[in-house]
Amino acid sequence: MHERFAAKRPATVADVAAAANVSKAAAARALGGYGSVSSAVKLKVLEAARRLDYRPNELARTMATGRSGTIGVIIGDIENPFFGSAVRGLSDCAAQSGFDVILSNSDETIATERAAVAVLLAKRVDGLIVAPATMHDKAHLEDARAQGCPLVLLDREAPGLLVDVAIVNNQEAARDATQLLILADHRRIAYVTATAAADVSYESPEQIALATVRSRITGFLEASTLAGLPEPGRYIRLGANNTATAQAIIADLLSAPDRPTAIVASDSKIALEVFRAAKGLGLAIPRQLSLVAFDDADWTSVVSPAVTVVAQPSYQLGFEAARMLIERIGGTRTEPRRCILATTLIKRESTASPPMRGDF
Amino acid sequence: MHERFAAKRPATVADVAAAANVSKAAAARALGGYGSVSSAVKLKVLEAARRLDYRPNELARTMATGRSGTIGVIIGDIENPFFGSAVRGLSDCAAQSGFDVILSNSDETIATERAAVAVLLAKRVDGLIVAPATMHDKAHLEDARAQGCPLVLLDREAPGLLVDVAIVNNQEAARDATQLLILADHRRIAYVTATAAADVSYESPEQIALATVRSRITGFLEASTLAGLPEPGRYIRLGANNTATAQAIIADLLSAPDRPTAIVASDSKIALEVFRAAKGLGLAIPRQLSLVAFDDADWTSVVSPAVTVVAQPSYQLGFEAARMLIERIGGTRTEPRRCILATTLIKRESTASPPMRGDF
DNA sequence: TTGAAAGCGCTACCAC
DNA sequence: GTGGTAGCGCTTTCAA
Repeated sequence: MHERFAAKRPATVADVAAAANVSKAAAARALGGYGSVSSAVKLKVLEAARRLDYRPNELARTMATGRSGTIGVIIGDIENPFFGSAVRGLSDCAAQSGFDVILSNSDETIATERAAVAVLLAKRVDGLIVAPATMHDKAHLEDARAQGCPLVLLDREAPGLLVDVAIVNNQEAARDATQLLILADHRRIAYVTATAAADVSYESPEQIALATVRSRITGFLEASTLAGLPEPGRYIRLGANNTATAQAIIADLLSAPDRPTAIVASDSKIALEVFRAAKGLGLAIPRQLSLVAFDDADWTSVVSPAVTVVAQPSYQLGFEAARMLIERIGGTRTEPRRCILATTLIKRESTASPPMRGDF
Repeated sequence: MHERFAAKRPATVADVAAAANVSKAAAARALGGYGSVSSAVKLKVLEAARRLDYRPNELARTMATGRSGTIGVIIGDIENPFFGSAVRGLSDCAAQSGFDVILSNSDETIATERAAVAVLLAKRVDGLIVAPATMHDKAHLEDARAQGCPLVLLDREAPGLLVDVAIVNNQEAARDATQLLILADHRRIAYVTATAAADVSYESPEQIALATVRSRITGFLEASTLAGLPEPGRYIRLGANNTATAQAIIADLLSAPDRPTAIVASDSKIALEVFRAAKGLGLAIPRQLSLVAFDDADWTSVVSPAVTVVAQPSYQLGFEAARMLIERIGGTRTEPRRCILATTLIKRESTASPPMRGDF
């Protein structure tokens, strides 16, 4: 351990050039693999580089070229399996094209999201993938574009923002899921979702700032209305953002006298709490309570009964978002595209007809 | 939409200086908040900056100062909930100190890991957090340090690498879990783990390149040997890296005539497959098969029976790793530290005594 | 307090 | 094919 000054100054192009007895420009060309160099020079330079353990400084390269080889990603929460998988997808796609990913959590908070955009822009990422926390506040996204930074929206649209998006058809997915329940004769169907909301009860679409949530509720209401269900919005519950509030909301819902006979859970975490609550209250699924959940979380196919789910192609969503972004970075200036991936309604064992027919 | 050239060149310090009628140096000082500037100048500069929508270029700043405000993170797979949570923890900690996180997946592959280190070093990250894919190949980690880049190991040690680590005591955790089973009179206990291996059967510790896996197997064997179990290694199965192989391994294990009466699953994904297999084979848990799993995945407490688990503090692991790293970046040159966090054995319903006593 | 100028490490342009 | 040189946008001496 006598190497107290282990951290010696890394070798630069200039060092290599000197060691190889060529000009800086020649060395740079040999090292960077551009322009033209005689093979003799190239050999000398590469040899010197190896000897000096030369590593290019990406930063300097970025400053000179304007390209960083990095894409910035802003999502709500990496702990959410949906985003975990989406990030994996976009990382894989980015890696294939030689891009790195710099990741930020917005905590579904607009202030944090705004700050993250600023930082990533300052770091001169080549492009941005964002799952916006709200569809309203989009000035920061607009000026990313204004600064010439390509942008792709992931999972969530922001109406009026003319950029590429990778999404699913949430309205249709929610409608189909609800219809499955309606076809089984359910007439009291609840919809439980996480989303920032002043109150847990539902008033109107304007109340909802998250594009996905709004679309799903629209789909849910569409199916309900079509089937002539009375007051279709009365069983919609917002704000199930964490375990505790989700539990409270579900308990409240299930202990009411005219409790719903079926629940649509807007994500797997909520579904888990429905499962737990049903167990606790002694309600048998699906005999006394039907359940359909968004996201095909790994556990849903293993529990008894296995949960009927709306599977979302989260990995592909991320992958496609990255693909579109990288294409943009490549320079193609075309119309904004909407990549809409299909969801799959996987029928399993958690849905059946309600216990008492002719209830009304 | 007449702004076809929306992407106009962003304002620089020079632009601001010109607009404010001061020198570049003065503007830079006002903007960067260092050195000394008269409040008159400061005001003019800040006003001009606002008018021109000036945003500092972090890259240029990094080139000049040598600090990037970014830490690089290399993990096996962000889709793994354990890492998802760890990344969340380290992101949160990093954000608190104003650092950004640039994330790479190694796919548990040494070549990819090596490449990732090179890239992150080239991007001049201020420090590195790595969950090394193997304890053997550590040259790339060593020369990160040699280049003066602080390094912290996450979840997995690499013997001989004298750097900070944030880990749990896997050996102890596995020993305790195994002993729980032994105390319940199990004598045929299997250990199923994911890890790169030529063969699924276990020969010796040297075969295992992943620090965590090796420690856990050591703990498992320790408890087994202590209890005088015959051939304690015979039910160890390696290579359960994905759903398909995990299923095959478990099916093989459970359909043998002298099948184990208990299984220790090395992660929640494997536990899920054990659950699935037991269901498929008609084996009742815990009556006919006991199960203990590493990682307190959300579903483990909801299924019937609820799964006994070794809970790992994954979020904290990430958080502490980042904390130590940032301290290092701060400059404190001290001895390498080992941050060892406690696991918790959570007893639930998936463990009981084996069906037939006096079996041997 | 202020301004001029020298880098940071690389690319890219332009003569030779 | 090769070498000089002017930037990229910022920080940081150093004199004034």
